Formats: sequence, C-alpha cells, structure tokens
Amino acid sequence: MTFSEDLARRGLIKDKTFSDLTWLDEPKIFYLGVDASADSLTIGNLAAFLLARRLLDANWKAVLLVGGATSLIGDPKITEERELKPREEILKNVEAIKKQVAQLFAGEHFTPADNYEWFKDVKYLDFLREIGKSFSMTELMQREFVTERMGEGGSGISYAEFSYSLIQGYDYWQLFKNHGTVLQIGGSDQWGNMLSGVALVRKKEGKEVHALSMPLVVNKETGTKFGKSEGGAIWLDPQKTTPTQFYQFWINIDDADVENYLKVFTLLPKEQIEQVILEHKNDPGTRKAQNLLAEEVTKLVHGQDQSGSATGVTKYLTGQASIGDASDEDLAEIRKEIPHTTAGDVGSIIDALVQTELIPSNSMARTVLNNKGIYVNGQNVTRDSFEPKDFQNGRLILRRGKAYKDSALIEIE
RNA sequence: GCUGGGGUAGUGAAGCGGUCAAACACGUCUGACUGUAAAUCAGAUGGCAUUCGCCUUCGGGGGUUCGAAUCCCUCCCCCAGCACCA
Repeated sequence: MTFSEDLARRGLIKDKTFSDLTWLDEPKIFYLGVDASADSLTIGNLAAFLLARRLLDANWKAVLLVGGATSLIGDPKITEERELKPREEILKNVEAIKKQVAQLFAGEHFTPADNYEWFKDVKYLDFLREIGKSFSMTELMQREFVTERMGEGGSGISYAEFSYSLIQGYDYWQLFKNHGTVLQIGGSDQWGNMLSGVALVRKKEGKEVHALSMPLVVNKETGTKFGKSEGGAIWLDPQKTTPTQFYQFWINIDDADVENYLKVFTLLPKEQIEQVILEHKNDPGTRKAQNLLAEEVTKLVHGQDQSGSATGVTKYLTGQASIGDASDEDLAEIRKEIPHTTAGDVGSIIDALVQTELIPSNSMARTVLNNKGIYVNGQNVTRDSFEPKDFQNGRLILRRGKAYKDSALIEIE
C-alpha cells in the first residue's frame, strides 16, 4: 500500500489542490501552522500534528510554524470577534506552544518557524502594495466567516480579523521562498486560509504549491465537533490535563467512534486496527479497542513512561487494586497524576471536593453529593464527612461521577 | 456625523419600576437506563449558609426613587440605513 493510499483509507483527506493523490508519494517539504490561542495545544490540534508525523515518516521534510504574528490578530471565528489578548500573554503562549511542539516531535527532524520573525518588520504600505494588491475583495467577501458576520444579524467583524487570511497567505509565500515548502496541511476549517497562500505563491512566483485539508473530527453519534461534547478541553500539557486524565478520556470513547479515532490518532498499521476492531465487535464489553487507543495516543503525546504510569494509576482508580496497597512509588505517581489533598478522618467531603477542584464550589458539591454523584473508594456516599474506615492505610480515592478521570487522592493529615 | 435598533447569566433569548438571582431553550453537571456511548427520563445549574437568610450580577460610570435589569444623563461597543468621502 502506498503512502497516499494509507492516508486516504484512514480518512485523513478532505480537500486538496492537486488532482492526483500519488503526488504525495514523492517526498517534498510541507508546513503546518498553529496559533497560540492558549498556552497549550489540545487534542483538537492533534490530528493535524499526527498527519505531519505521517508525512515525516514518509520522508517528507517539515516546517512547523507557531503563529507569533497570527496569534496577535486571531483566526476569525464564524460566530463572533475574538477578544484581543494582551501581547505579553500571547508571547507567553507562543513560547509554551513552541516548547510543546518541540516535545511532540522530539527525535524528529523539522524546521521550527515563527511568522513573527518575518512580520515584525513588515511595513503596512509595503504589505498593502505587495500583498493587498494580490487579493480580490470580492473573493474575500464571499468567505463564510465574512458573510456570516456581516449584514443583519451578524456580530460584526473587524478589519484586523478580516485581514487574517492575507497574513497566513503571506506566510506560505515566505516559507516557499525561504524553505521551499510546497504543501500546507491543516484542518478543513483552515482551507480558505490555505488557499490564500496557494494563490499568492502562484501570483508572486508563478509557481504551483499545494494545500491539503483534513476532515474535522466529529462524534459520529451526536455530530458534534470533537472534544466539544466531552466537557472541558483536553490539553496536551500534562500540567493541565494529566496523562492519566488524558488516558481516561480515550478510554471513554464510544464504540461508534473508536475505529475512526484509531485511524486518525494513532500510527498503528491498518491491519492491526482492523484486527482489534474485529475483536472489539465480538466482545465490546472488554473495550479492547478503547484500551489500545488510549495506550497508543498517550504514548504518542506523553511518551512510553507516562503511558505506563497512566495505566498503573488507572488500576487504583478503577479499584482493580486497593489504594491501601499502593507502594510509595505508586503513590508518588498518583499524586502527580490526579489532584490530591489531605483531610482528617472525619474531615468534610465537601471541602475535599472543592480543594481538589473536582467541583468548583461548596453549593455545587452539596448538590452533587445529594444526587449520589460522589464515590469514596468506588462506593457511593451521601454523608458529608469521611469516616475512619474510609481510609485504607491513611488514604482513599474520592471520585465525582462515574468517569474515573474525575478522581482525587485524599490522604489523612 | 445623523437616524433607528441593540448590548441580560456558558450560549440564544424573555423581562421593561417592586412578586428578579432574573421565564424559556440549548449547553453543562449528577443520577436512572446501557458492557460503553447516544437517545430518553429525573434532579441540579451566581456565591456563601443550607433554616428564616445573606452577598455579588443584567455593557461602563453617574443620577432619580423607599426601591432599578427596568426611568434619566453620559461614555463605550455592535447592527442597519442615510449622509460625507472616493
């Protein structure tokens, strides 16, 4: 099976500017850009980065761009104008994302880039003359985010966000000139911006470059955008979403999506995926496919060790092993992976819930407690304080709801 | 610049002097159901205390009033139209 066939079968290709897929089979140089709208990437960014990884594995060369300049403006959303973030905050975010990208691609060869490098000295008039002239207003006005936001019922759009596409287009031109990139990849929401670059390079250089977009990952059952329906964002930063929580997220994926996710979010060969899906269908209860998915993705993002400790910690969260029997090393791991605090042997459960941020406020905690949503060592409780027998060897696992990822370690003070 | 419409909790959207912590819908959280998930049903959804209650919210600031999300002034922002400009 050729590289391009593999991509196609994994469902990784939505739109492309080249007609023949085999164009991908001959390695060239591509680029992938992200903006730093937060201080960490999320699993929403993951699919594109894994595509980059696949290209690298197929001997392509990569330029990975973090948008120091574009982040200052903000990619226009279809609904409303973004709030302009302070420069210092964006600078911090950019640094964080750069580091994260470097970690994610540790051991791989790629060229890091930051569009701020070439934008910081761009003069407005020069930009208008060189770039602005190459863009058709009529065309820009037809973009979905523009038509949605202008006119009656629209939320309005600033000139800054309107121009975002030009900035990204300019990036492609720069990268083409300086690094020889001839392909840009990204999510299908970036398609319009990618085309801006393709068109600009054609106009300025008379050369043909290409773009490739991936379908947005959606939940098959609900049709919702990936990551949206699962509560808060799942971050790649282990400080924000610990490897165990990360691992648990993938364990909880429902059957309908698991095959698709295995294809998109892991590097496993197609045969292996088909095999595990087959096993999974025979006996869905064991959640073989989800287990494999969780293990693989956690390994890709957090590394082998973290993946191992995530499975280790999970043992205690699920009650497969008693928390009282945990070794000192295990405990140290657990403390890193899930929130923890101390409490007296008759301490308040509500305080513990709030301290560990399992629940944001006391009232909420009380409500959830009354709704039978709190578990101590896997046992449902409705009383509002711990009892001495709850502690096994001076510790217990406190959980909100059924999902194991919302667990915390409570140790006796 | 003028004229008109608008800015309400995570989102959409009611309310238009007291009975407003603010209808309703969606979302979110918890539970039941399910091997999961979804769907469905039930409860919860500003904060503190959970017993009467107290505190902070309806773009910002100021005022009128016993009392304002609701009235007045002013500022900011958005939408539409017109004018100006080209």
